[in-house]
Amino acid sequence: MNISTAARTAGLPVKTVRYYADIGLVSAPSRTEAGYRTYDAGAVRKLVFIRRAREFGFSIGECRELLSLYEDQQRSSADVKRIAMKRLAEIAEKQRELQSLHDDLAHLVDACKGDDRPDCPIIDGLGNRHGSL
Amino acid sequence: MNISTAARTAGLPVKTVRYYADIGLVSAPSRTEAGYRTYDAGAVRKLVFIRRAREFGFSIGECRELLSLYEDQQRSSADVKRIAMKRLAEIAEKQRELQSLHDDLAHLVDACKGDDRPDCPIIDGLGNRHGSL
DNA sequence: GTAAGGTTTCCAGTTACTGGAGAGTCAACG
DNA sequence: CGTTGACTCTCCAGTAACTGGAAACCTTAC
Repeated sequence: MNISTAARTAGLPVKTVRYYADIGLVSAPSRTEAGYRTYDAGAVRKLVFIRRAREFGFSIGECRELLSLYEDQQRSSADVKRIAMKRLAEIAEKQRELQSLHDDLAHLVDACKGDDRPDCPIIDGLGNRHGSL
Repeated sequence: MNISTAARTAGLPVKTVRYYADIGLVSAPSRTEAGYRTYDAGAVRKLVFIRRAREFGFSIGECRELLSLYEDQQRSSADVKRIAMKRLAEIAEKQRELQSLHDDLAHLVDACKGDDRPDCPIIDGLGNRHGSL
């Protein structure tokens, strides 16, 4: 599989896939005789995992740590578990915040009539003590 | 309320709060005689809203649009609703992806025994067709 | 009144990409 | 077999969104 197929499958831009190998976040892919990078399903799975982690605010350094959970054969299970638990707690917190953001916008959508009149109840309520903004 | 109190309340660094006013994402705060920025509860609510939106991948430009939903009195309700609905769909998608990330890590945690032995089932399973990575 | 800590502006640096130039490669069509 | 169009390569510069640090000013508390 060449880089554009891998990138499309993983949901990342080609540039970003190259970049992740450049900085050593993923291992350098094998090359064809002509120098083209080649990817297999395992490499793509890693890219998908990284994409999701990045989308939720984990830094490249944190992604490196997450990947090491899988890749470092020397790391003990207890160590793996401890780090993963910490990340799980962070994800749960992100889920709560995402829900708040969702609720704020849903409130806006529900309260607005959706017709062409410019008086939106949310806009009116802006600035009072119950405002979601 | 001075800038450090506002920043702490909103959950943002002081530098970032200044930056958001510099680029016009929020309006320039009033100043004391000495030139210190002063913030009220309304300004802090906007900062919280921006922080949450930023944490979930909305760009500064998109935050600007979201804020305009509240601030632009000329915008029709239908317009408000259309934009907010689009964002809600994006948030729902983000929630699904976050769940996948959560599941991947939970799987790792569950399958590992958590003792000191270095044989982690997830690491063993890396690369097979069911792998979450 | 002076020391500690908060605030100001300004400017440079960082992270994580992202775009573009210029050149090589590949697959297909005529 | 030639060539056209899409894909890939490297390299380097640019962008988005902060982030750190210097030098100077302000405020509060002893």
